[in-house]
Amino acid sequence: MSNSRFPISLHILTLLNEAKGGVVSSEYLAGSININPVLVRKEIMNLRKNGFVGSKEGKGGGSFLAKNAKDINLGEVYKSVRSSNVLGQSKNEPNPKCPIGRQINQHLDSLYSDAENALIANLSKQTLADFASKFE
Amino acid sequence: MSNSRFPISLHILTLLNEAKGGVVSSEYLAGSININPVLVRKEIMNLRKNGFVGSKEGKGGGSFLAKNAKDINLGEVYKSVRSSNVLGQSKNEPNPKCPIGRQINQHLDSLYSDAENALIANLSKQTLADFASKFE
DNA sequence: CATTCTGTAATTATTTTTATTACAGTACAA
DNA sequence: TTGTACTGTAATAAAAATAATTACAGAATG
Repeated sequence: MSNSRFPISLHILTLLNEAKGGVVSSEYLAGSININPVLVRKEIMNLRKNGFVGSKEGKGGGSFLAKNAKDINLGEVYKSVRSSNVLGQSKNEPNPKCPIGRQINQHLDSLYSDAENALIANLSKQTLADFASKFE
Repeated sequence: MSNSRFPISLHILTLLNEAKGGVVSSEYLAGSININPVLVRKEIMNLRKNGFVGSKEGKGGGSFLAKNAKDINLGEVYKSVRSSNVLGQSKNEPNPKCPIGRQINQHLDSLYSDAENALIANLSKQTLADFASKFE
């Protein structure tokens, strides 16, 4: 993952938190983040699927926090946007004739998985409320 | 970083370790990893700059481990290839007129940095020797 | 001095990520 | 009941990042 889904999601959540339960349009969110509104809506779709936010269609619509900020932990947010491993996917197909190449991916995967768990554990120490409090 | 510098470097180091101090050509390494030899040489350049490997030009040349595998810890290897933060760089330029956007990058950076330290600490628990022993 | 390597630059191809365009559908409100 | 302001979503295009390829000078060896 070298895209910016995690920072975008966190940015959205922080803005929604700021809105204190109020409804915010994707246009507005995109303006603050300075990215395309469609990307924001896609990210919101994911956040909604994971229960972090809700959204309302139609005029005056937009999205809002669906949980108390204290109940959204950053590790969960990370997991919701995580697509491949942080350390780079083992998408490579090493030479199966090489005794190392043949089995390296499985060892890399287990190494990555451990390391990523440490990262998630660290993120999980903070909630959205903790993060947002830094902006006061 | 969504490239595969870390897995490539680890693969190289593992193969060199297997060679027990012997010299291995970039062509051979590339063959096992199944990537372009030039990419291998670039990665070796970096590994060399960081003291992990040495290399020998000319006929019969190649590269070799410059340290005992027990003295190469994976956290150091990670740091040597790390270019931007694992969680996605704050390369975005949020709207400076927005009170959140204005300061989010600094908060994201500090969050990332903490989380990445946890990841590095985890990787640092293992040396190349530990990793390579899995292939026996 | 031919051969087999590394080192490195330059270019091209591929893949991934992001932006843009477009439009159907929903809700509100006059 | 109709215009307006949104979301949801697909399709496409643009941009950026990554990897492959080509090319060749220079080093070490036999």
